[in-house]
Amino acid sequence: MAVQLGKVYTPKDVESKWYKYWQEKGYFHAKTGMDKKSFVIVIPPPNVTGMLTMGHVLNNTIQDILIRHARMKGYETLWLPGTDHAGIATQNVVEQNLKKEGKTRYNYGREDFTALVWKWALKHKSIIFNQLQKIGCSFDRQRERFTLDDGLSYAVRKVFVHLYKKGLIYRGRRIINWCPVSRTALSDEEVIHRETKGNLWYFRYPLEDKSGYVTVATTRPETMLGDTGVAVNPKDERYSKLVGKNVILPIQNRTIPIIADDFVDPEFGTGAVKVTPAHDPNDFEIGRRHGLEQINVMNPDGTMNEAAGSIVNGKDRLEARKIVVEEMKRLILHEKVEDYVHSVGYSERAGVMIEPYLSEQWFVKMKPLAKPAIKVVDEKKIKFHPERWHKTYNHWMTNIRDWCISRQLWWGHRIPVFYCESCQWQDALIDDPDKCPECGCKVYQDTDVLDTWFSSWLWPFSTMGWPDNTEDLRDFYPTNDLVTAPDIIFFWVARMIMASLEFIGEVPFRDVYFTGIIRDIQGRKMSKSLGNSPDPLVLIEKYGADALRYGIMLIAPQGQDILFSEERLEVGRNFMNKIWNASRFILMNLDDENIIEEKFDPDRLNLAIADKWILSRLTRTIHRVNHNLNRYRFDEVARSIYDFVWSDFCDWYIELIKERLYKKSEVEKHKALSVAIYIIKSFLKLLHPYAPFITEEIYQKLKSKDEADIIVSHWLKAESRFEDKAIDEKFFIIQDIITSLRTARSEMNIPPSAKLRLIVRGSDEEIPVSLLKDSEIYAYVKSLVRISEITISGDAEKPHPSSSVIVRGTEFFIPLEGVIDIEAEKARLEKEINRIGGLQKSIQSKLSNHNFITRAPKEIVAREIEKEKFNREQIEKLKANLKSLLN
RNA sequence: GGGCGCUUAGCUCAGCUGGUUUAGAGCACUGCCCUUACAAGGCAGGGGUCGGCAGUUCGAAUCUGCCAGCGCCCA
Repeated sequence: MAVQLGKVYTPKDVESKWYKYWQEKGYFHAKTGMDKKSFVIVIPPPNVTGMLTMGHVLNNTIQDILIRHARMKGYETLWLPGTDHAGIATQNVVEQNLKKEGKTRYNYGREDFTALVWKWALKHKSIIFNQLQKIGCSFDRQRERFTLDDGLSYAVRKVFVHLYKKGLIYRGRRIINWCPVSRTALSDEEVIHRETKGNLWYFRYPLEDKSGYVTVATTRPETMLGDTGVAVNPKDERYSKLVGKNVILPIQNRTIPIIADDFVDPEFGTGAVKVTPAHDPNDFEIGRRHGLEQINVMNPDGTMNEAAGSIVNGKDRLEARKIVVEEMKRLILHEKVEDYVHSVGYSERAGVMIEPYLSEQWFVKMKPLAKPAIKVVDEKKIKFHPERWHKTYNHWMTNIRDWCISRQLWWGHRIPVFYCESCQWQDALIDDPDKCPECGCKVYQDTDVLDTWFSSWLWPFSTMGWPDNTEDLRDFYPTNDLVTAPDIIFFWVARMIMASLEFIGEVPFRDVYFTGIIRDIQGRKMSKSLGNSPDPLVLIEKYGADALRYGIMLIAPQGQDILFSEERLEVGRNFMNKIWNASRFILMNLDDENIIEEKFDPDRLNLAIADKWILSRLTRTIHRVNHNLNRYRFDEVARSIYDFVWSDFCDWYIELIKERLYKKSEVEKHKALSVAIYIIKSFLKLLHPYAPFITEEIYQKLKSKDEADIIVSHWLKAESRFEDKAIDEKFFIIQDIITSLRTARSEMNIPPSAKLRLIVRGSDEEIPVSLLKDSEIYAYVKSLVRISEITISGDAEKPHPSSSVIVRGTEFFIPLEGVIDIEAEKARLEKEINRIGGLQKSIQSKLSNHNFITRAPKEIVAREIEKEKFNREQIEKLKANLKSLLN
């Protein structure tokens, strides 16, 4: 009759089964037009570049927790999944693969190459979804989106045209960040600055009038070939006489002016700087102010061009650097070189040094968009968790710079700007034009594509069908929560807020939860090259998806980076196994399956103390879980459940009811099982968002026929009728008695199997005595301490020899004829006297402090006085026992 | 240079509005136990004075200031 379960939980058997079941039941699918309130999360779309990382596991587990919790709370839930085409990254991966065959994208041409990337993207999309489903993500795949889908592409185009017409998108010749490997412009956010060891070269530029020279310092000698001026600070007296004169640029033999500009820092180098307007953003500005020429000396691939002169033409920039230095030495214009640590920009994707590069690109004016976006966060219409990210956000938003959105790539949304082949006409259009509306000539489209984030910033609403006025938008927008890593706060979060306000007029989400970044146990970022990034699927294979999810949530403190190591998942696995076995134990004892069909009604059962206590503890746990879920403290939630299940339920409750299950009446057994099943079902519900599979598996065995599957069962409210402070207090003392006696046994080296007698000396007014007069509590102590019989009396003689224990003023004696180790007992008692003596010391120092007595609240003082008295009596008793031991 | 965060047991972290905390958990460690749910387990134990200094307070791991170390972001 009783249900049999395996001794060890094996996740593999159950995970795929339940995922499929839930899908078939349609639980993941959100319906429009429902009366219920909705709860919506839109997934941060993983890139279709490769596989999932531990960061994705963390991120998507949190989203699934939020979604499952909301679903159980009765919301119409939508978790909208999808993927991102990830322009540079994906094109890069495919190009790297071509490189292995000795080919480049140019061998294929735009169309064929893009087809190759599509193939790659589709393949990885399916890998990614397979992985996410293995984790248990309960998202609505009927609504799956990809940033290059027709609808989303249309939204991109619509937005571009809108901003273009509004004058917020413009084309400009500017210094941008250029990646010579991907041969494209990048936005400021895609450049990572790293302290890099380099050199500072000092070069002499001879004055035109041959009266001497000016020494300039530079970290990038090769750029001197494009110098069109030398600048000094106008307040710098050292150079005031030189301003207005010219120098001869060495190697190039070009005459360039010495100018004065406030930007120059007199402290840097010699106080005179070379100005290269085409290769440095600051120099660009200086050059503009003084009308200096802009000479581009570099090709898009990072080699030097003709303008750089014959000695370096065609050579790579770093090779050119060496040549320039040698040449300056040869010309005896090289003054000195110093070691120099400076900040160098690297491409986020390709990892190579970027070049500040003058070119024509498309930009978005950000200031007007930023203003309302700052406001909504300031006004808490969007809340960040942890809150401190608000500051980071504000700082970036108030200093926002224009966004370079054009990319010289093939993979992505093509810029919808058209130019006339013969006249000056150009325009951004929703629909492709046949001919120039001005002159009727042929038109062509801009060849560049848009920054990936130009589609991602629309993600929350473009995925719901915007710009059409869809049912999804009506029912599910704005969304509720966004879960993301903080490293894309500027790339993505900030821009989504701006986009949503601009195009929809509402915030895109209300709460943003920033996860930590997963590192290895040594604190290093996970990366492919270090090989410290585990494959989530391997971990699932080894530990189970539930253990992975639960384990990672347990070690993920809010707002802190997460140090991950595989061993830390063992906690999760062990916990799942513990739950499995506790449930298994109850099921093993369940010979009357009617209990499962009965409604749990505590009012009609005459509950035992242990029953009331575990229900009270459960209530406390529900409180904690709900409280901590509300404030996004996912680690705390995991911990609360863990403590309740392991410490309260398994260590105490199950142990206490064993007696009732084995020996007592059918009524008692039935009652204990009813409570146990109720408790298990309750904590399974609490745990379900964290560990969906095992909880459904066990719940199915414990639920009545007319109860819903756990995934759609009702979330728990803390029921105040179960809260029982008096029982909690009582039980705390019972635990104290049992633990103290066990400690004495253990320290006396009494074999765990030995059954002992127990003599209790104390009056009825003493709490432990009054408790033990209760036959139920009497039985608990007997069974958990392994006592054969208990004698209670106010004037009981202490048996000799015996071990003595004092709990709450009551003395407990364990007769130990023949077994006692006098020395061990003596040491025990002395240790205890010392411990309490220590407590006394700190209490007495408080009490002897007049200020404490007069200024501290009365209750606090009273409590201290009581503690002091209690401890004093305790010590007296211990000393008496110690003395009698020595006699 | 500006901003943010962290520093509590050997390791990884809790400790919410300062007082039942001479500070908790997991892992690791020690002893006993394969006791019919679980050795991925049970019972018991050892171990930290809360980065440093100063201050506020009757009372500080908790609040304030300064300093140091580490990390991240921005320039």
